[in-house]
Amino acid sequence: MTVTLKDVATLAGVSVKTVSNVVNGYAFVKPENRRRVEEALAATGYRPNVGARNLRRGRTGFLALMVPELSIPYFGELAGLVITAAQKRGWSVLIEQTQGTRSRERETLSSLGPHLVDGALVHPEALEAADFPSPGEIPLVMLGEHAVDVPIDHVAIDNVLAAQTAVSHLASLGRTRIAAIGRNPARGTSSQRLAGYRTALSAAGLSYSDALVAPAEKWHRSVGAAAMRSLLALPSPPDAVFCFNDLLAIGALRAVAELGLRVPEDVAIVGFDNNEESAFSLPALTTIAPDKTALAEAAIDLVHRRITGDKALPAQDIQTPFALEIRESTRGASA
Amino acid sequence: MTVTLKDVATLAGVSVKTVSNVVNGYAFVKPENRRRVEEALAATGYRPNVGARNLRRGRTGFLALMVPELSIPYFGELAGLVITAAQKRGWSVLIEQTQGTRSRERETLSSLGPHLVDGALVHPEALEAADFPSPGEIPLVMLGEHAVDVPIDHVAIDNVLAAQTAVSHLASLGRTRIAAIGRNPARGTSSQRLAGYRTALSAAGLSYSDALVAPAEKWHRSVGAAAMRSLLALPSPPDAVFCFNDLLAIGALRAVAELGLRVPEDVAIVGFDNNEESAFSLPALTTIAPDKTALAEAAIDLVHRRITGDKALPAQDIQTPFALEIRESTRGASA
DNA sequence: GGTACTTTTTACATCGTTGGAACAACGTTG
DNA sequence: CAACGTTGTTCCAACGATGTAAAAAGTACC
Repeated sequence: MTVTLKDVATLAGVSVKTVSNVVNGYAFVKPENRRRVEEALAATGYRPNVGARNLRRGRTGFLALMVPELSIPYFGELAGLVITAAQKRGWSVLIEQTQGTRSRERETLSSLGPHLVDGALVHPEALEAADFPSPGEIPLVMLGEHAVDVPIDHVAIDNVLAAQTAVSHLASLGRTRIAAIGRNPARGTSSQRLAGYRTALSAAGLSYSDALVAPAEKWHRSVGAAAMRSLLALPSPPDAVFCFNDLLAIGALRAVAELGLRVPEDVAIVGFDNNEESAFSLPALTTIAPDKTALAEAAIDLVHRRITGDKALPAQDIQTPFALEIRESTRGASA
Repeated sequence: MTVTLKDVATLAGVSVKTVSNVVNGYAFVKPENRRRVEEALAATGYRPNVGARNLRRGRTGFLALMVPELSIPYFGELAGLVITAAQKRGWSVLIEQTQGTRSRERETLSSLGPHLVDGALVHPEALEAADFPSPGEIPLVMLGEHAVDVPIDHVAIDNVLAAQTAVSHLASLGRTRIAAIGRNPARGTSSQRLAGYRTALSAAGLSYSDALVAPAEKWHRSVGAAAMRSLLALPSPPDAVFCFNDLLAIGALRAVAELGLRVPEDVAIVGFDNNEESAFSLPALTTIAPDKTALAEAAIDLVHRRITGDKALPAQDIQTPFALEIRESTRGASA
């Protein structure tokens, strides 16, 4: 039932290649023939067989995007932006979910043959340097996390500086017992945000205490709530908390409310990611807002550059901007 | 650099076809040869060229999923589940975003050639019957919305019944001025939920009033907040609101809080979709919880059945289960 | 050893497309 | 008008895999 170049060629009375030339915008086709081919194309409703074309061209027209889970708002938002940015360049995006486990991440990475996709954007959570494929495979761009010592393109915000900005904001409000939620030694992001936290503390003349840093294996809302409960149960509980992402912060908000305390009067809270929902929580969440659009576009840009040319370019490390979005959870409700 | 069947064949000292046979699990291969081929496969790290294989087989191994926007939590969650379900059947999923506009939906639908994907799951928002491609194209399964008079497979919950359940719940709490947010004549989902709303009202002996039904073009949080504000400004404001999705409800919660009123004491609120965030809002949101996993799996099941065989099967209409999830926004906080 | 049958392997064509070379038609130029 | 460059078209091979059918190798039986 499907129409091929051959069918179009027969109808137009020219060779297959001439039709191919018209389809691909080759300049030297007699106007008369071009017209007839175009008519035949329209009449038959021809659509190129992408698979065959790519087999011939050695390109697939697909990019892979590897993320932990689409149901996590940050990744849902990011994936949406990546798809939009990729589409502008003529790519379709294939999404792979890893649940953030190292084994699934490795598996996914190694399954990305050069035949399946032209390149991949990966947002690792647990990968280690050794897991990366030998260079020379398909172009890879890492998002958000920096696995050390891997010479691979990388796009992210400055996590350390962003965390520092968030915590400095809390200190500037006069808070002195500033806690953190989200420690997880297995995740590079966690270490970076922790580093920023410590820097900001010492810059503000506050001392660091292990007791105020709550671990969180998964950065989910329920984990944030549990962590907050245990922080509030301390002999001298915190008067501010920096959560390593918005989900943890949303959970923390709930834990505070359940104990009958107020945000920000009793505890000020800052999140990280600026999920859409965070502008509508009660109170609305102060948070670090990475420029996700810039992130997505920079990543697509990089992978595009790798694929078309510059194979030899040394690995890039691009930082995209962020901003501190101050809302009710630290500022208080505006009258 | 990439390894083809030919390379493996040379190494193993057999023909290309024998290697192909081993790869595809053909029964009649001498154990000795099978062993040698398997060794060669392992040694070379052979990976089939998906494009070539599919060109030959006439299948692509891809499914398309068309949704309005991944950044909307419901679609992020759904997409995640669809990808997982598809993966179990060996499909990769390509995501297309339409922003919910009719033009982008039509465009997307018509670009889904049979060469690009084996089938598609579409979640239309604005499409009309006329926009659907002639049957005989690729298998299509519609999610969530029922464009009338199109003989296409369809999976959704019973929207009318679900809405009715939600509103009956409000009535059972003794609320008498029950409003609704989300009217949008262009969207089938809206009409269905409105129908359920009206049914429940009359079942409870309550009268319907146009003034209590707030329109909402986009079902986003900010729209819900605005709609709620205008409802609360009525001469006799509602004591309960049924929002057509959770985002509207989250917005409504905020509007109520900003006016210094309490949920559920002053206004009880019910949402629809059971987004993950809704279990953590303050107060937590009572909502209709569709079984999204069942939805995703039923859809994949259907498209799978269409692709492998049953072309002639009449269009299916499958209803997946839902439940009313009662939380603080109607029940009140548990002591 | 020959026949008939089964198992195993191979050669070849093919999927739909595009790159390259060969070829044809054309107008220009000397 | 022969030689030439430019334009336009066609033919053929190739991308990497698999289906088909035929060839080759075994096996069983008389």
